[in-house]
Amino acid sequence: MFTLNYGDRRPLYAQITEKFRELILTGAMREGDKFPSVRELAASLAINPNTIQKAYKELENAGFLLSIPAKGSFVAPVKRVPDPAKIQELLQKLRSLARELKFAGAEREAVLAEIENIYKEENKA
Amino acid sequence: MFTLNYGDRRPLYAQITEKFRELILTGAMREGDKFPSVRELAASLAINPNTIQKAYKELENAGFLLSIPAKGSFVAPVKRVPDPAKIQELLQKLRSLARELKFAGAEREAVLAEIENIYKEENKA
Amino acid sequence: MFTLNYGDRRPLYAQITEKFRELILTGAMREGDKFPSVRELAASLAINPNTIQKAYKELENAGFLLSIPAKGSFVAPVKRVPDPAKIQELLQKLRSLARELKFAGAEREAVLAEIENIYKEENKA
Amino acid sequence: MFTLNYGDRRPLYAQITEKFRELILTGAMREGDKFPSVRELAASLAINPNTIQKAYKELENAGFLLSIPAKGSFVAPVKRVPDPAKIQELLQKLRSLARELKFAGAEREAVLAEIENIYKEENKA
DNA sequence: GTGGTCTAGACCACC
DNA sequence: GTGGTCTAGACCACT
Repeated sequence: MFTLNYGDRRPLYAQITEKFRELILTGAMREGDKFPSVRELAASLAINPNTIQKAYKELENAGFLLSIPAKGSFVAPVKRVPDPAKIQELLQKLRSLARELKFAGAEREAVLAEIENIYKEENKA
Repeated sequence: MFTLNYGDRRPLYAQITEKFRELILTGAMREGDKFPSVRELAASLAINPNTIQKAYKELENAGFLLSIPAKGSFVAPVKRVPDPAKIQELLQKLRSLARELKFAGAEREAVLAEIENIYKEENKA
Repeated sequence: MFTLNYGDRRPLYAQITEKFRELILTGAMREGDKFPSVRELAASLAINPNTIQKAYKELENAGFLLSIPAKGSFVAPVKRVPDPAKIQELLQKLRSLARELKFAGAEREAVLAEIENIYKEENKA
Repeated sequence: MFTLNYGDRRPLYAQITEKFRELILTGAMREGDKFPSVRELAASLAINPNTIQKAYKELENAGFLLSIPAKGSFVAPVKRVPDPAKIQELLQKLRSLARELKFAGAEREAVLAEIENIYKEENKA
């Protein structure tokens, strides 16, 4: 399904959380889709099931995952609420990132194109 | 000079490293400028000098700082080599961030404008 | 595993860094091999764990070590990129060293033979 | 005459010592040649005369410099005594350096050529 | 006074 | 048990 990056500083569960977040945000997983079972995913990533459990718990808290006992875990209905405070925080990160890109030698046009692409993505059926 | 955020999950030395990185990338500090001395900054931030030392060492490894024992620490001459691998890594982060922004409800134009602004910044005298 | 030289003017952590660097460059340690744990090596060398930490951090920055919290430290996948600037720097050192050897009375053939030997070394399985 | 490298980890006096050592070993300075005066060199390098003093003292101890009060400092007669122990030590360094060169991607032939060049150098009148 | 090294010891998150 | 962070405090070499 995806692979873990051990070079990444972040804990494994955080990486897993983020991967699913992305799958949902990009529309690859949609409302009602089933998450892989904890044991299944643990086996496939060759890590401890506890770690998956923790990731799923986080996703549930963040409102992306809906756990139905004896059934499994499913993608929760997305509720897209504009959040100005969050936007400001993200824009701050964006500025840092843009400066890093500029420093690393990335072309202005290439960077802008990436943004355009994201906004062109359809993530609803 | 700046303040530490103890709520932040990142280590103190990483916060310090990042602050100086930004000061340099934004052009607020330039080649040859003197960093505060290890002890001075430690006192001003009310933390242990070793922590500053660690931050400075990281900056030095990253090529932003040149430390001269018995003299002080200075902004190193920048050698800006386009680094395709680094750019790809950063673009990956950019895509994630852009999706988050889109999800949080940020306007496409606002996001693009931020990028434009960064690329308009002058970091030369 | 190896011993420290307290007479040496270089810091302990630098000696440790260098030892591992050599083990890797000579092929004695290979990609994926496990480094001794921080505490273990500290005990075995009778020094403070922090010093080992520092050495490992340097190796990690240099791309030789990959440390995975709660797992251990491993020889990182080697990415061998020819680096002209580095080569020039090393050749400069080589010239100095060769002059010293000549001055000390080393035979030209003996010196050349050492180089040949290194280039004959296999560091692949 | 030469320039100091503040990026170099070694103390300034050690760099100065080494520079003169090289000038003598390469034959650029020969027996009886006069060293620049302490104050003169200090001014030209923009550093403290004490630092030059220390460097000269080291050169004197190593037998490269002969200080004649009220006259100045001169290149001492070189006494080239083959020193097997020293040679072994240097060869050890040579091996490390050769491995680094190999790793950095230097060609075997280029490395050998450097050695040949040194041995072709004339350093006596 | 400057950067740098090292120790001892505590504490944390992760697996 | 693993790596990682931080403190407190000592000591060193260099300028």
